Amino acid sequence: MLTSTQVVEALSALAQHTRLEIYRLLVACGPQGMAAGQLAERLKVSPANMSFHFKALSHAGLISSRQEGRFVYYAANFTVMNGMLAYLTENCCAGNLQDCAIPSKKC
Amino acid sequence: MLTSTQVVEALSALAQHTRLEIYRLLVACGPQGMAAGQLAERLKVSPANMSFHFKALSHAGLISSRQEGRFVYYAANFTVMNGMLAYLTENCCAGNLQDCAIPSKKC
DNA sequence: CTGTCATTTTAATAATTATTTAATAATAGA
DNA sequence: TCTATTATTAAATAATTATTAAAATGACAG
Repeated sequence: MLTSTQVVEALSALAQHTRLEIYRLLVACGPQGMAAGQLAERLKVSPANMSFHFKALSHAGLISSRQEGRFVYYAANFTVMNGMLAYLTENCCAGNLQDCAIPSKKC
Repeated sequence: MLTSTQVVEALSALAQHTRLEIYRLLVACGPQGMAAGQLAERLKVSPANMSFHFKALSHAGLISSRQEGRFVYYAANFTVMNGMLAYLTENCCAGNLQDCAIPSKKC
């Protein structure tokens, strides 16, 4: 179960064009991930700027990295994303986010 | 289907403590929503600051408002949230976000 | 070791965002 | 109409964030 702060951090990490594209590419790549430089070339972003964004995504727990030779491979980390989705959808019709007719008593 | 820009805007709207709490409270309230002042009191945030945050959430399409007498009621809008979740989870095992063993050919 | 490639870090700048206070708008009731 | 209530807007400030260029680190091949 994620804390509110962890969820805000994950959302902040994804709330930026370049980082959202990085994450989506890594999701599509699966566990093997992709090398930093390859991602940079693919997204036409400078390596320095990519590092900055990798850091934000890593710190939020959304991606992880492994060194392989001279390359650093990044891969999507699904647990934080799943926790984030759970946090956003809970409290509404058992997590089914839709215009439900059973409002809680909290209001 | 949401554009990348719409998704970034929705994520940005939720990537802030007060707004995340506003949204979650409204999700729990269902379609009837809650009055602006009631939300402000509940979250211990000044009305002016709340208006600022309501605007961000509204502009992202995450909430909508209706006037009722002197009160303005806000309610969660589920379509943008659902579009956002779809955008985040697509490209991975038919939208099932998990550590899947079938990486796409994109890498 | 030395040089090269891949990536990260640092420093500087530009741009965006959150919060507060004060002022304004809209509605309802005396 | 006058006043109180509810909410929004505007202006000012403080804080955070993204980008660029330059320098530094780390890994490997020769």
